[in-house]
Amino acid sequence: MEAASGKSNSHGGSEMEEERIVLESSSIADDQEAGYKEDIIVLKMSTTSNIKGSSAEPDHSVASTSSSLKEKDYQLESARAEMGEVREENQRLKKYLDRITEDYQTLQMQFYDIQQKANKSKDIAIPSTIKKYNQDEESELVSLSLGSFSGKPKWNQKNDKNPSTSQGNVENESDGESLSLGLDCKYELAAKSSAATDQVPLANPSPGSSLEEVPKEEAGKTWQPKKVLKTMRSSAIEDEVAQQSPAKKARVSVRARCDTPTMNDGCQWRKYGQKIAKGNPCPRAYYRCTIAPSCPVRKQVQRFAEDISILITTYEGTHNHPLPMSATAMASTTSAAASMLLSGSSSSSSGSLNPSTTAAHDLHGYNFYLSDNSKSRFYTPNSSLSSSLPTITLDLTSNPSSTSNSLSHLNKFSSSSSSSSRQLYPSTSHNFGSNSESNTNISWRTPLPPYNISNKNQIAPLSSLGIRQQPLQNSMYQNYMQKNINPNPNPHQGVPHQFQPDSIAAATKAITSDPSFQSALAAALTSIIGNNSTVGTTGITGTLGHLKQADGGDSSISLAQKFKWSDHFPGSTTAFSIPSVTDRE
DNA sequence: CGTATTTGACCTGCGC
DNA sequence: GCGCAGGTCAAATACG
Repeated sequence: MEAASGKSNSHGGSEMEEERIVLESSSIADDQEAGYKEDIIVLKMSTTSNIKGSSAEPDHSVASTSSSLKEKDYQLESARAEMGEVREENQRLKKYLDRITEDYQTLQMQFYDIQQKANKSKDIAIPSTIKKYNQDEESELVSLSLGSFSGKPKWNQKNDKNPSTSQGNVENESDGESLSLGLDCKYELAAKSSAATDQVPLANPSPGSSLEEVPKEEAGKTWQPKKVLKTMRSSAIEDEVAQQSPAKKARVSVRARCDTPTMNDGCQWRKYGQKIAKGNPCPRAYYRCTIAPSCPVRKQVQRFAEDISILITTYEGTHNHPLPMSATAMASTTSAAASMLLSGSSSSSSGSLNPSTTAAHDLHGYNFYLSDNSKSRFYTPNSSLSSSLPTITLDLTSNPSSTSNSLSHLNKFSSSSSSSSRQLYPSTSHNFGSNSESNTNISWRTPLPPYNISNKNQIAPLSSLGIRQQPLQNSMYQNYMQKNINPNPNPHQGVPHQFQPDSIAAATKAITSDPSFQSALAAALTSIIGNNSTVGTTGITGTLGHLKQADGGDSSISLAQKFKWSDHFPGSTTAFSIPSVTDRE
C-alpha cells in the first residue's frame, strides 16, 4: 500500500481518480480494525473504479499517452491487489463477527433460560386468561425489536433468515411505517417457548404483517375506554386483569426542557383529565393515545416543580398500533427504556436493577433513573407520581456523565466486540444528556427556524454522539425535521415537532445501545462484508438498511430501509457514517 | 356540528 | 374505617 501510495504521489495529479483510489486504499490500512469502515471504503473503491472505467475513454481522447496508460494499469493492478487484501481482511472480520454473533446468541439463550426459570413459578399461578392479557399489556420478558416484528421472538429467528417472511414486510416498510425499523417493545412471556407462541399481541401481530395489522382482537384484550372499562372494573375476571398490572407495568418518564405545554412526540393524544398533584403547583395533565381507539398508552405531562422549563412526560403502556413516523423515535426510546426496566426488574441476575430500590444507571451514558417513585433521591416528577409502578426516567436535561464519543463506541463495538460475549450491554458512552453546557458542539443550538422554540431542548443528538458537527449534518437534521413536520397528519397538535431532537437522540441512543441492535449490526456488517456487491451507500446507513435482514428479513428490502433510515434518522445515519464523512473532508 | 378540552365528581388504592 | 391523593369519567364548554 505504501508503495502504491508513493507511486501515486510520484505519478502526479494527471489521473485524479486513480489517485483517489490509492489514497482511499491507504486509508484502509490505517483503519483495519474498523470493519465497517473498510467495507465502506472497499465499496467506494469499486465505485470509483467503475466511474473511472466509464470516464476513461473520454479522458483518453484528451491526453493519453502509452506511458500514462501503463501507469494507470499498474495502479489498477495495485489497487486490485489491495482490494484482494482488503477482501481477505473482510473475510476475517466476517468470521470474527460471526463468532461474536454466536456468542451473543448463546448469551441470549442463557439469559432467557434464567428468566424462564425465574418466572416459571409465577406463570403456574397465573390463569391462562390473565396470561394472555399479560401478553398484551405487560409481561416479564421484554425484548427490543429492531427491524420487523414477528410472531416469534426475534432472538430465535435472527439467524434463520426467512425470505418469505421478510418479503411480506417489504410493503410495510416502504410505506413510511418507520416503526418497523424502530425499536419497539415486544413483550413476551417468559414461557413463550412452551406456549406455542400465541403471543400475538401488541405491535407484534404476525410474522409477515408487521405493524400494519392493527390487531382488532386486541380491542377486547387491551385497555377499553370509558364504559367498557367501567364494566371491566366491575367484572371479577377483569379484576384479575387489573391485578397483574401494578407489578409489571413499567412507566417511562422523560424529562426534557420544553417551553410548550406538551412536548410533541409525534403521537396523537387526547387530554382526558387534569389534576393538581400534591407537592407541585403545576397541574398534571392526563393524555391517552388516540391514534387507535384501543391503544392503552397514556401519558402524564407535568412541569417540574423546581424548574418550570422542564417538562416531565410519563408514558405508560405500549402502542398496539402502527405509529406515525414522527412518533417512532419517542416510542422506541420509551420502549427501550421500559424494556430495560422490565428486564432489569424481572431478571434476578441483575441485582442492581432491583425495582424496590432506587438506582441510577448510566448505561451507555443514558441518564436512566430507576425508581420506586416514593423515595427516589434522583428524580421523580414529584413524589406523587403514582404508586408502585416501576418507573424509569430518561433525563434529557442534565449534563452527560461521560463524554466518550460514539466514534469510539463504534470502534469499540467493531474492534473490541470479542468481549461482548461477556457484556450484555457493551460499555458505551453515548451522551444523550442533552442540554449540556459543557457540550462543545454548539452548532445544534444554532437557530433551526422551526424548532428554535425549544432550543433548549435541542439536545444535539449528533454532538452528543460525539461527532463533529458539520453543516451537512445540520442540514440533514433540518431536512429531517422538515420532512417530519409536513407529513405529520396530526392537526390537533399545535405544537411543532420541537421534541424531535430529543426523541431522535434518545431513540438513536436506545437503538445503538441495545444489544439486539448490536447483534443486528454485527449481522448486518457480516452481510455487507459478505456482499461486496452492495453499491451506492456509505457507512452504516447501509448497515442499518440491513437490520431487517439481520432480524430475519432479506436484503432485497435493505435499500428502501436504507433510505428510510437516512431520511428519518439522519442523526444516527450521520453518526454511523462517520468514516465516509471524514473521508470526504 | 363534530371534535377537543375543561373541570367537577367519582372511583380506587394506600396509609394511618 | 377514614381521609388523602392519584387517576378517570363524562357533562359542559370551547373551538374550528
